[in-house]
Amino acid sequence: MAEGTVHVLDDDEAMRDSLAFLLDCAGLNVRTYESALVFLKDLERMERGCIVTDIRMPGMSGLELVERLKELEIDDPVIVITGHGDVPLAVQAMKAGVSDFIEKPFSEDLLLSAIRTALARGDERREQDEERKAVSARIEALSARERQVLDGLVEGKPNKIMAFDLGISARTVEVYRANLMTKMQAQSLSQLVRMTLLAGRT
Amino acid sequence: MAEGTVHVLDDDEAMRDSLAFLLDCAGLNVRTYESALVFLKDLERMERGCIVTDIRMPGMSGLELVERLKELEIDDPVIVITGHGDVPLAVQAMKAGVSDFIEKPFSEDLLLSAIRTALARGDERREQDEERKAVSARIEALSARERQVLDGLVEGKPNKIMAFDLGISARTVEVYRANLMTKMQAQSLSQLVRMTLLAGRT
DNA sequence: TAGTCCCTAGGTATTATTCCCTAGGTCGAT
DNA sequence: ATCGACCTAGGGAATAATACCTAGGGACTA
Repeated sequence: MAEGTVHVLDDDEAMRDSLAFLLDCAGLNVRTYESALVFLKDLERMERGCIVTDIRMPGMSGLELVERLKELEIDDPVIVITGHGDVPLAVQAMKAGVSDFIEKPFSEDLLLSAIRTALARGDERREQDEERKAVSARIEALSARERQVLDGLVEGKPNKIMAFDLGISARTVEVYRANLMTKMQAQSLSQLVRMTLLAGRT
Repeated sequence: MAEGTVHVLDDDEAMRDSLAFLLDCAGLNVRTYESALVFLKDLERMERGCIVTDIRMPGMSGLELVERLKELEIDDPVIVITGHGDVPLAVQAMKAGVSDFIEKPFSEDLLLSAIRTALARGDERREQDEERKAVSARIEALSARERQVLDGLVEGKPNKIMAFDLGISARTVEVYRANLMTKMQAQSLSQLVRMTLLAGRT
């Protein structure tokens, strides 16, 4: 019974197999990849979970992978394991936002607990993130005028002021405002403000 | 000319002096402390900035200090420097939220750049935080009823619904609502919602 | 060319909110 | 015992928002 999916990236087949065995025994759903590039190739259609990766790999390093995932807005937690780690590298990885950084050889319990923490964190983040992305998508779908009115609303401007600012009639502002509420699926001004803040529009 | 204050904590006097000299030359305002306990003692009346601390110190370790600062809601960035660092310790420190973790002997440039980053980050955080704390204080100053109405407003309820929920007249809700806006120094519902979200009330 | 989407805006009616006024009861502190 | 703060609530008037109706012009696409 799988309680989460762990994507294991390592160029060493023996290591992959041993990790896969360990994680499988722990009831985790495991997938292995021999390089970051192979992993990235079919990233789209794989289930979310967490990622366990070596740092030194041919083609793309673990840290480069982390950066690439950030660009792709995939924010599954990443656990780095490495045989050639030093303190500066660990610090750099942590600054890049990895969930954990573990040296080989590692204790099995340590890795498993790191994975469970990462999976839990990933679940939390995904929940927030789905909502955030849904709201962002709705904002993107707004017309230019609607977005201007949205901005005005969030700033607390009454319709009259927005009408003046935009050089249109108050009536027309009302139209955009109503459309806005529908498109954003907001039942109240409060919800609308909450949504926009959640979506990160200052 | 001081562009920021750096609090240096180290039990080794020679190290304190050399750090103080280095940072002073870099135009930074420096204060030194021989232990975390001495530092914490007059934390209240010292200016904010960033903290550079050793890990191994008698009385209280650098990581314990970080935890203590978290409890005290002092979130000045902390840079850890250590002569006895290993990867697990570095990872633990980064997880605890320290800004940087540097091994002795360190390059002066590395430390200075870490300090500048930390100071900048601290300034940003403080700005947000002051606002957040001001809003929280205003919320604390509200009466019980006013807070209930605030919650209702943030949830998007119209006055009538709140009146029903609270078992009072709509008129009375209006009174609380008006008081609320005054006490919270909000000019609009949007601002009010923004404030409460900023203050972290979900 | 017909359809669709966006921007525009008027009318009318209802409901919600805001601002002015009033005023009574309770509770704790000075 | 008086004062202040809180909770309560009514009337009246103005302003704002919402919900329904209408409709024309411009741009892009199938």
